[in-house]
Amino acid sequence: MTTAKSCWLLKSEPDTYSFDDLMRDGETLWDGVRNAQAANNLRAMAVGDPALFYHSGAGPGVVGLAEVSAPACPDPGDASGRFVAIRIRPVRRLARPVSLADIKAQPGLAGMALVRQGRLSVSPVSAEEWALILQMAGT
DNA sequence: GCCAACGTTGGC
DNA sequence: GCCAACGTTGGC
Repeated sequence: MTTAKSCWLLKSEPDTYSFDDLMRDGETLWDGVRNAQAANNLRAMAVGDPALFYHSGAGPGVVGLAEVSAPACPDPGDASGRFVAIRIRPVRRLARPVSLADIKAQPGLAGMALVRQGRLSVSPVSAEEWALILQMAGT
């Protein structure tokens, strides 16, 4: 029996770590998450799960696709032991970025965790939402 | 720069 | 255990 992969959305301030940085690095440790709900989402990720790479800040939106390359491990920067990190690698840049405004204007995406919980930095994306966003990106 | 949302901290 | 104060995130 095959299990469908879960899809995710990862937020980053491009000034801190951009999709270009990920393309350049080839792989990175996704650490520094300090929110219990986001950490739970990280724990639920499996190697090979696809993720939308989202830039927050000015001109917020989804800019690229990434993929989980290593499962959750303790965040090396966290002394409390409560938080975890994963590894991701870049897949490709989107043909056209999908802005937050585009997402909000799309009725089919009104239920996205990104929209409903603006501050959550690691969130699940349904298969339907994933397909819609790729379509909007002119994939 | 402002503000809303929301998590965390600390007094009680 | 409640709640006010405060800090942070992130959109605009």
